[in-house]
Amino acid sequence: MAQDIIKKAIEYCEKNKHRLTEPRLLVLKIITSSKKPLGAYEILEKLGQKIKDPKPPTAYRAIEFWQNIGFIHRIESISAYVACEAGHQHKGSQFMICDDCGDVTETHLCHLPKPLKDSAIQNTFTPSRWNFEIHGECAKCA
Amino acid sequence: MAQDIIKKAIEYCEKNKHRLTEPRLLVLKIITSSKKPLGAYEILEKLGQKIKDPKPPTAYRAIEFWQNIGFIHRIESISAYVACEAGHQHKGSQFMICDDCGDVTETHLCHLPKPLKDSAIQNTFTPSRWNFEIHGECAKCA
DNA sequence: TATTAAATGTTATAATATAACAGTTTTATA
DNA sequence: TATAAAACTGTTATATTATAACATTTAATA
Repeated sequence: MAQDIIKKAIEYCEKNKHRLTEPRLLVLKIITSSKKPLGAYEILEKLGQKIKDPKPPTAYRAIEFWQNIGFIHRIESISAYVACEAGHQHKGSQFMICDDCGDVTETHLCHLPKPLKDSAIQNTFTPSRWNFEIHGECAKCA
Repeated sequence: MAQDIIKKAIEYCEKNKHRLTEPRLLVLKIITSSKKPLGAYEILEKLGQKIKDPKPPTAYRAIEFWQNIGFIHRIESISAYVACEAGHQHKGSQFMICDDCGDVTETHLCHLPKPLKDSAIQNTFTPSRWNFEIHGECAKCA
């Protein structure tokens, strides 16, 4: 699973002439191999197990890089980052976040749900990207 | 408009035996009278024009108070706060945020859109609250 | 009025994120 | 292939957002 994403990322970089540097690769590996969303400083700490004394910008730059091309998402309501399970580029992300155990499930809606789209159109607003975050309780914790 | 919200807030506090203290009232007034979402430290600064040298917890506590009872929302993707236009308590908020001018429009969907609800049910996840944030370009800026 | 609960004031600090600039590596091009 | 330009990293410093902890005050209620 994590391997698939890495593979796609390598292909993506080759195809689009982006550099797959060491901090980038390590950060992607760290995020894809985590079961839970990681905070930037958790990522930074894990990065420190691979390279010597990395500083915040090193982590943030790599995070931003992958985020821009859709390989990872930021879950705004918890300031944390996850790999995109879909492994494809899309404009929006949708998460269900269990407030008990912290588990996050990404669902794959590649288009805005109709009522939201309709209200956007009514307001003549042109959506470019979106994030939907649903908090609650997962099946295991219920 | 801002007055209506204040009025409702006063009623709400009386009815539910919450104290309508000075920092709470001032913070609500600050947020309701702003056309744009305000950051916590912007709120704090404006609060400083009314009371002497307030500290961050004073602003954050008032923000949290109103947020808990649904009078204001936090827009996660920009770390900013707005008054709830609906003036009613609801579990979710939906915003369209113009990345050009910073204008925010709240739309009033009181229920989860069906595709999202369906995928929540499939995953046997029980939603308690949600935030949908759509970034893009508003009519004025287009 | 004594007791408790709710809220505030204050100090300090935690957690998250970015600006700025020097240096390096890669790529493109003369 | 030398050179310039672009992309990226390393590093220092600092900005921004948020909360912990504890003393004090205010209001409700026994």
